[in-house]
Amino acid sequence: MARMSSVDRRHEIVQAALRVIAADGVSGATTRAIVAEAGMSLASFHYAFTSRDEMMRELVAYVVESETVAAFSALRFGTDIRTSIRDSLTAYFELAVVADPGHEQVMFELMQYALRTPGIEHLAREQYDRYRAAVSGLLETGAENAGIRWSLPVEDVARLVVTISDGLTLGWLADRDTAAAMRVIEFAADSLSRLAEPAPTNSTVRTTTKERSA
Amino acid sequence: MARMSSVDRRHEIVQAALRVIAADGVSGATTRAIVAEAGMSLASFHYAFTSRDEMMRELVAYVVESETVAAFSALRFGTDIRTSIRDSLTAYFELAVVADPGHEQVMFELMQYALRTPGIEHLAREQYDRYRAAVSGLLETGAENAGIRWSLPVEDVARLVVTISDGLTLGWLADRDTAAAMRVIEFAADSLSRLAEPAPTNSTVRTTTKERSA
DNA sequence: GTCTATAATGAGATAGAC
DNA sequence: GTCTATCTCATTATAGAC
Repeated sequence: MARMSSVDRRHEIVQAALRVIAADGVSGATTRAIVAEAGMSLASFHYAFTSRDEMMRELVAYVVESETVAAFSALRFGTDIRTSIRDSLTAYFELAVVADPGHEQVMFELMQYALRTPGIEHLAREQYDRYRAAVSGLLETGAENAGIRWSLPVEDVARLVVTISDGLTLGWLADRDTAAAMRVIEFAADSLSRLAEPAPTNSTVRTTTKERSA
Repeated sequence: MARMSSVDRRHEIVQAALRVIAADGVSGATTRAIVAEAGMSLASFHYAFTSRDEMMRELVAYVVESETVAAFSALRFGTDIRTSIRDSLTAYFELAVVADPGHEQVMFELMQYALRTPGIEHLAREQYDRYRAAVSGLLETGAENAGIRWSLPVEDVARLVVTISDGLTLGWLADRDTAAAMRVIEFAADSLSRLAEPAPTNSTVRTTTKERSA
């Protein structure tokens, strides 16, 4: 086996561990299963990491770091905010959930692992903060394109979107009822679009009442 | 140790296992931890169950069987459907989530265990079917008391409620932000109450304009 | 029926040669 | 740096006395 830097080796191990977790769950990710997947010896594992726990902490941090809401951002927002929300949720659902159920299941398992593991509970919170921050950005872009503004703080709207996405995903993982999930998306699009209100036009001074930080 | 029937002993083991899982998670529920909690010997465990897997399957089935949405049904629905929804969600959130976070976490873990374990995947679906059935009953009672009817099939409304409850619970478990959760509940009450429409009075013929299938 | 004792397996981690 | 071989411990499960 070719020599490689410690950083690369650690990354290679984390990637192999993620593949094992996707296939067999967190409990199936034993050191032996991981090194078999990575094609290396058990000793190499313990050369790169002092313990399995250390590796798992790095894995969770890596996932939290790299997880983006890619499916959402693939969408271009149009002028109709309801359609934009519906299409974005549908894209998330079809691309991130239905097309790859294992991935979302792994996200939930890792969140619970983080909540259960002393010292990394904060990573569960960070995972959600990142989701919400990503969704907030999309909601602001969507509002701009549609010429509306949100009647609630955008962070609150983002939390609603993430709440619905989580519930939608869990429910579908349980019963795989895609048609029912689409009806949930229609309801969500109806409800969320009611939080939009016409934005002041550009010809008016928009920062009169609420100064914005540059 | 007093002798007891096999059924009682199995039940006692399952109860002890649930306590261990609440404290340490599914992975912490080793046979040793369980028998220590139950105050019996390892051999007694294997007299009652042939294997740990068999016990876990019975445990999941027991939870699915006995899980009710108790917090919801503690509520009496008033005449205002929005208030009823808000109070019910708040009661669920405060009584079942905040007051006992471990319980809901265990529910999620057991669902994932079921999804991962060959032969009991159907229990995850049953778990959700039971939630939705219980919520459906409450929604029908609430509609009757408020003099409204749901503009969607009540099963669809129930799915929406469960979707939001799941998302609400997961989000709170991650960041413990109770104030933000309450804002989600307000939004849910607004959105769900829009699915209510005035029920025909008993003196009018209710199927004149919109024929319903019996 | 319940116990003590132990077999059998698989886990994480380490020693030491190369 | 990487390997083989091994250690130590915890796990599930079973055997056999009472």
